[in-house]
Amino acid sequence: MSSRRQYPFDLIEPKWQQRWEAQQLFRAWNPGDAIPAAHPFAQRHGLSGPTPADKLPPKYYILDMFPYPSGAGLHVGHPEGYTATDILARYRRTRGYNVLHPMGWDAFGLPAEQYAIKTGQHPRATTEANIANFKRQIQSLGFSYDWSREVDTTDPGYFRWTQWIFVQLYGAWFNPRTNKAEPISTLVYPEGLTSAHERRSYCDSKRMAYVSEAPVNWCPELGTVLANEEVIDGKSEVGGFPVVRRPMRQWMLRITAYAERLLNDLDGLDWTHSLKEMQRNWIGRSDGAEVRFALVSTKGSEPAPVITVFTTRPDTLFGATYMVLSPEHRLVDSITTPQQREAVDAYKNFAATKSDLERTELAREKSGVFTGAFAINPVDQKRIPVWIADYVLATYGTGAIMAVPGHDTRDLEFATKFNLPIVQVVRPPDPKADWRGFVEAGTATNSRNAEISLDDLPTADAREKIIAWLESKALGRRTINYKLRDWLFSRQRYWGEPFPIVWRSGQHEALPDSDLPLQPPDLTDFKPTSAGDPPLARAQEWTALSDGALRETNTMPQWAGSCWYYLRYLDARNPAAFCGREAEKYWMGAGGAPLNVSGAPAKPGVDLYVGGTEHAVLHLLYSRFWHKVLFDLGHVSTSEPFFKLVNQGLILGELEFTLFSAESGRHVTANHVKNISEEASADGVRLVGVHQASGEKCIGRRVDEEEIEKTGDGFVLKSSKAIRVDARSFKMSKSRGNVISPDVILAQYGADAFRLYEMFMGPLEMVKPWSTKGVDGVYRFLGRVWRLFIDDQSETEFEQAATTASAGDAALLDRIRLKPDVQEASASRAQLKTLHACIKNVTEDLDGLRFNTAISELMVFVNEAMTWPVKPAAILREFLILLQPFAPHIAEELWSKLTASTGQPAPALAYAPWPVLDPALLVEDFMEMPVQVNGKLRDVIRVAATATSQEIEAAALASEKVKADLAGKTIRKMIVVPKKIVNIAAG
RNA sequence: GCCGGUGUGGCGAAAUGGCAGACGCACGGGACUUAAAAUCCCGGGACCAUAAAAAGUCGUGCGGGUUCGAGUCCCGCCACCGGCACCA
Repeated sequence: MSSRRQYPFDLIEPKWQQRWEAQQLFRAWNPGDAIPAAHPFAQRHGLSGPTPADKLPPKYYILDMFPYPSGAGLHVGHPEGYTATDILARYRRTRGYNVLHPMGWDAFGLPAEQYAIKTGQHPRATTEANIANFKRQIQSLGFSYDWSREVDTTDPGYFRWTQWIFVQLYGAWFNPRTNKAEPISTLVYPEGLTSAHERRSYCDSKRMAYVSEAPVNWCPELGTVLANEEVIDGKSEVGGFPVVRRPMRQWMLRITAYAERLLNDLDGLDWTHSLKEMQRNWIGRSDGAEVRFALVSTKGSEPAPVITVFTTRPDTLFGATYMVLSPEHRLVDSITTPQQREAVDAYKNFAATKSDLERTELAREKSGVFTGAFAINPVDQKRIPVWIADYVLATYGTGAIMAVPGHDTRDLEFATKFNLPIVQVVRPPDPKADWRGFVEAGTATNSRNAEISLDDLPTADAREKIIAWLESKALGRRTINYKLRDWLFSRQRYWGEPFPIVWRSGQHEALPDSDLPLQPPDLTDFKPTSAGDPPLARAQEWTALSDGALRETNTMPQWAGSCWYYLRYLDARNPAAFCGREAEKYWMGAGGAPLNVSGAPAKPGVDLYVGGTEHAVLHLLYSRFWHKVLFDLGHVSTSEPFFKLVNQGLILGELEFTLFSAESGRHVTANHVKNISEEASADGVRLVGVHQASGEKCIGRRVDEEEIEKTGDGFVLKSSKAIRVDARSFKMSKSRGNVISPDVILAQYGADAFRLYEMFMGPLEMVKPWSTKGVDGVYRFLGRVWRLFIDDQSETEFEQAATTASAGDAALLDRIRLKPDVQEASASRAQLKTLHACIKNVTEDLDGLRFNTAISELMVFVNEAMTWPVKPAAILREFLILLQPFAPHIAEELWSKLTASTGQPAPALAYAPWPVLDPALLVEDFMEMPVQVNGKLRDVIRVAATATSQEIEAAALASEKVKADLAGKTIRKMIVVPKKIVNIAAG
């Protein structure tokens, strides 16, 4: 760890942050805004006063996922994404765009409420304090956010519009014919629906926001219900508490109506493959068929009921040897025979009382009972038994399946356990393979009746043929199912948006717009009531209206506010609309005048959205859904909000070495320890595992790097080289004690070094371990930049003055002078080449989001420039423009010194035009070409850049080393790739 | 189990099918210094060889393949990370 300070970042950084703030340097301008003529943006673009959209330069909207302001403050993962976006925002400003780069707070949420329950402190107070701390930390990093657009989801001026959007959802239905949401007034009622009551029920059942009485995920510890997406392995995503199924009256949002569009529109998005796959998996489209199975009638002449199943493998219908209904299926009671009644009731009871957690734990062992009923397989008229089992889910498909144990893993398990028949209807392509449990595509077999034969057809063709047959006989139809469920939108919490809904005589209605925002009541006790009602029910004067109506006491989930915040930024202080039309069109459409400098024109939507993978399904799916509804209803002009999205990789803690010991105390080599996992212990968290051979439990202990050395492909103890240690980095967590606070790094290295290190670690989207030592490298680089410009004599004087003067006096910086090597001298060809190589590489790397290599190119330039006896000022100025996006504070300080020395007025660095590459300067007179023989390097020859292939060949063959290698061989082939390589194939 | 991603020096990493290891960390040597820190310069994949070098051989998780040439493309494995998980 370097102890001597490289340069006075502690004075420079606050100085420039204050100036940027005072000048409103990073204000983004909306169409119609009066831009002050003195503002650097106005000067750069020759604007002043009110400016219409078509006179503004093209927009560039670069968005961070706004944080939840937790009590713990920022961790190093947040600024990773923020730094990347800030670099690009600054870069785009220098490229001439009108850049929108905002920040805000996703501030509703459970922790503040739980803290309130514990301490009695109002969540508002906690939230404000946390926001203040987050804002201080974020601002200390010198990000170029337009703070005039800051949003806070808990601000009534914000959630007024969250509530307004809910009212839009409430007032809309999904028209399957137009495949879009429409005002509820366009709803078409079925014929014969005449009574007002029936019409009302029908209408309510079609709304995009509707009330459901379905079983929900109830978390007793949290005292609230959770969305499916918030339940992981039967436990709450927040806190890891058990979740049970329980029927409750809840608000739901009809996201399933958009399943197809949410799926299809992924194709047009510039997102990573894996992120799209996650969304596709979550939506979970399955193509298949519904098939109708008639039951064998037990009651004489009464028409037998029909059970409809969903299957993705209708081609295996001949192999269906039994059926299974979910225990909750509506026909279970009516089909159960008296002999089986007791067993069925017992099983239903058993299934109903199981929590999701128990269900997951028991998932491996199949269970179920026979109902006593039989159905007829429509293809061969065979009687097959009907069972119930909890491996069939009530909420997917039709809640019933045809079981094909020959070709479905779960059905096979079940059939084996209960001795049900297993028949083959698919031949695997490999004749030696076992057909039992073969679930992939093969060839149909044993699949014929008097009317149809699938035999010898490939699976795909068999499927088509049987579907057509089923449809022709009205025994089934082609259909599609989705895993996606409607979005459970109610929470029994205090710290969230109240629903703009009142209940009158048991019927709900939306509040008029004039009643928004609906503020939550002030409470002192934030727990649910003793009757189990949500905390809002405690405020009786708030819930009970004078006319006898009652307010809805649920609140919206945390995702509500984050579903649309990117739209509020566009027009954050608009009191009359969630977002003005002009602003929306400019920023989300392809707004602005064409760019007259080089650079791409504006694209629709958010140009770049950066954030963590933890939001891959929840936030991003919900946001897309709301956006599409707003689009359908004519409130926004694009069908998707985020056209390009990048996930930053997690930053892990420092590398740790773990030595394992068996319970007997002897050390165990790490590669013999299996099932390594984390376990809580007295002093935090430790690794434990099981010894491969003996089965003993092995306990990990952290060991110091000093005790370790590298051998072969692993690390071993120095003291005992047969003992391997485990080496890995862990996710930062409080319990592990490996959290790095940005504040500590900032105090020691400054914001510029911190920003640089976060980007230099590796590619943005990769998982990377933190290394504080690594910060030294970029910090030293900034020191070299400083010494490239600064006279050390004057800096010594400054240091002396700084120790005696009152600390933190930025005026002292004026004593620091440029070094005499920096001159208004003309640059040599070699110097220009160094600069332009840097321009080329940095520009290309920024366009490709390769920040790590962009920084290394800046280092290459500085390493070279340090050797120049005279440093031409013009070259250094261009270099500072390249440096500014990455390390803005030091760049501004040096820019001000460099431009002051000319006596000329200089443009503001943040808006100075990005250097233009002159490719002619990179052209070489000579080139070095490697010469290979049979792919092995033998020599490097130097030839004129203009040399022909023949000349290069001749030069290669003239090489002594090549000649020596070719001795005794005959040349079979010669490959000359101009400017690249020569390869001689010889034998 | 299914889907996706990633495997390159002691470490973080770089390389439109064309000289593997740019740039940095850590390390070793040197200069400066009374000394240290800081700074500046030099070194560096492994093996073999040697007083030192040159030359040579091997080398991008493993095994095959395509190609004049493969870290990069194709086929088959393995490991790690992430997501989903009785979704019929």
